[in-house]
Amino acid sequence: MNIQKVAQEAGVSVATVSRTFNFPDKVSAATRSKVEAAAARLQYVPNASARNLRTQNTKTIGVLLPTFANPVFTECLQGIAETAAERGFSIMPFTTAYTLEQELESVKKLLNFGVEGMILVVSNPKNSLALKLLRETQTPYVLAYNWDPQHPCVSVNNPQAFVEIVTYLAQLGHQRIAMVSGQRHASDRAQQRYEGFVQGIAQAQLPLLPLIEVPFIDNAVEAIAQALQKDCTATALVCSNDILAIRAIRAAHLCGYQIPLDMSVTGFDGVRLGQDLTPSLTTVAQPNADIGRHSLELLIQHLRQQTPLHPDSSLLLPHTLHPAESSAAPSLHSTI
Amino acid sequence: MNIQKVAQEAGVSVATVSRTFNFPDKVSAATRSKVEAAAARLQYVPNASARNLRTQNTKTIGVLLPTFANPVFTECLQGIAETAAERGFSIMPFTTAYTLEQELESVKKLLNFGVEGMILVVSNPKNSLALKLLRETQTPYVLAYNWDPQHPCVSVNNPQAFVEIVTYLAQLGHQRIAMVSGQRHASDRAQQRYEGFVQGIAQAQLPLLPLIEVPFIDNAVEAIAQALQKDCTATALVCSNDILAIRAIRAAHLCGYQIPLDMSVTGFDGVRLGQDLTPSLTTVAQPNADIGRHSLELLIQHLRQQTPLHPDSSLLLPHTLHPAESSAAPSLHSTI
DNA sequence: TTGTACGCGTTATCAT
DNA sequence: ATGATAACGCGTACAA
Repeated sequence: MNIQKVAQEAGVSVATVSRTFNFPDKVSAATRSKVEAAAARLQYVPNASARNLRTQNTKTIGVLLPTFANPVFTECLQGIAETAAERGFSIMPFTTAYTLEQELESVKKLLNFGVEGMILVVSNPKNSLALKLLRETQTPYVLAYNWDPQHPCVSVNNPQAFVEIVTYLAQLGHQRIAMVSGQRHASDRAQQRYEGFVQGIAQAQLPLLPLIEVPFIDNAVEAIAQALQKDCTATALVCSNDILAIRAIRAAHLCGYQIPLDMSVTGFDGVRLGQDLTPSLTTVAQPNADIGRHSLELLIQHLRQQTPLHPDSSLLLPHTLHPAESSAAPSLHSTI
Repeated sequence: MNIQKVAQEAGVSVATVSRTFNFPDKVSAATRSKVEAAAARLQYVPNASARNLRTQNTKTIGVLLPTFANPVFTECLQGIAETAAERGFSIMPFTTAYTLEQELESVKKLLNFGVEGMILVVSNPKNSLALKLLRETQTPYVLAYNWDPQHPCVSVNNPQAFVEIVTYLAQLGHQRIAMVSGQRHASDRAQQRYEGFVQGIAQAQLPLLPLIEVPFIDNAVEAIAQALQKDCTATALVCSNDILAIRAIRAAHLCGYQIPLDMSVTGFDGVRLGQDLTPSLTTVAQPNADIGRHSLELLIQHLRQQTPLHPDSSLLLPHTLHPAESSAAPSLHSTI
């Protein structure tokens, strides 16, 4: 079924059929209804490939995420998807499992597909071959969650947020605060958050405890439990994201700690689920859906203007510290 | 940048360039390397729209999910995405927020894009306008999680699984078991699960307590807490999915129940996170990623054969009851 | 092994 | 307001 057949059925030219769909007011009401009737009768569906070929744009945005397994990214994706629907765009998502090869591979696929732009969360903007390729091919893109002066980004102030968490715990009376993180070299966020942690500890004039670095997030519970059993004097665990915090809570529980009585635990991301856990999760909430929305808005805006996207269009969105049940003042016997 | 320019640069014809990419062995090694060099020099990326138009296939599969907010669906999506990558397909996902209009709207978009087939999770196969449209347009599709004799489906045996849960609780000694569900009319799964629950209760010769039906899953905690405070004599809550179970646990906690001492709670879906909660979640695990994988495999297989997909190719995948900490024998004072 | 030429379905320019 | 027609970039007979 194509535009030709519809034209024939309606007794008009293909040009008229095309106009009926793209510029309905450029066609008389009479012929318009004739064409619409014919199209409906034949169940005509315009062919996007042909249109894309002709117009040289696909109305499609590529999306590159580390994984769908962390709600942070799917909440963000939801924001992107909603905005895309509103603006008449389609999205084409790929996951990279945090590997550089898959980042590059997926970007190539997206490029050859002909996406007009891309939103991506990369491991590290500094060494990303994918970003290099995007630069070379002049493809418009926006980084989400990443933060780097060389690229247009939409994120929150990670170091600042971590200073706030540490300050909050210090004010509760915690003196020995340890951080739990995924592998720092795997992501710029992890690094920035650790920097914020160190700065917060310094400001509060507390001792810097050794970092508990978890190799694989899937066995985080075992890894954290081992660290706690070894020689843990901390009364609070600051985790670099919510999923890790949930696992830290379980690890602490398995080690006999009561949360938050014997051990406070905080997360980062503000995934929806954290509010409904017991204990509910103290965290720094990022506006995940909004990060997605703004990333796409930024991209579309510059797509319209045909101007390249500058790093100085980067957006820093507000974060919010959400104290909840997983943190409290340290109990007496643990502070003496 | 197009195939013409590459041909010119390499000093060959466009046909040779095309062959170099599509049938490398149909071209002499010498010219092949010439072409590859030229393509690399010019950063040539083949135009997918043109290829799609010419070959009449897009190597793209549409995916229709209720939401990205429930890990069940993103775990499934991950399975689809991995399989798609292996098989050289791209995916184009849409969410429907459980509404019929968005189902139809998204299917139309996917159709006009020219996807070769679709994987979808619909609210109810019986009244889905989207499925009607797919039938009419002869588009190959597979339903995931849905189960209906009229359509090709990949799912688990929901009623059977619920019988197993009830049996398990009954054997633990529970006599008063209530079910917590989302709105049953919103999804066929919810209905099938309730049926299984009723059957299980009958088999165990227990009283059928009134269903706790939650209007909106986002305020599930409040809704369940109200129901519990009203007149709850149950010692176990069987929830129709894991997210609901997590919220039921919180609701019960807020009402002063200890889990599982005063109240057992079970979920359904087997989302990864449930294992790391405290208490860990008793649930029936569905092979979510496999449901995605098999759906796509089934689709691709029939795409190859050009044969229409029959309901009798439907796949019933195995589920597994996972007893964990959120359920236990009822305490003495609650059974007397 | 390589090249020529046509057509996929659409939009856009130019006439009428 | 409407129609004829030339591209868009590619794959593939068919010819050489």
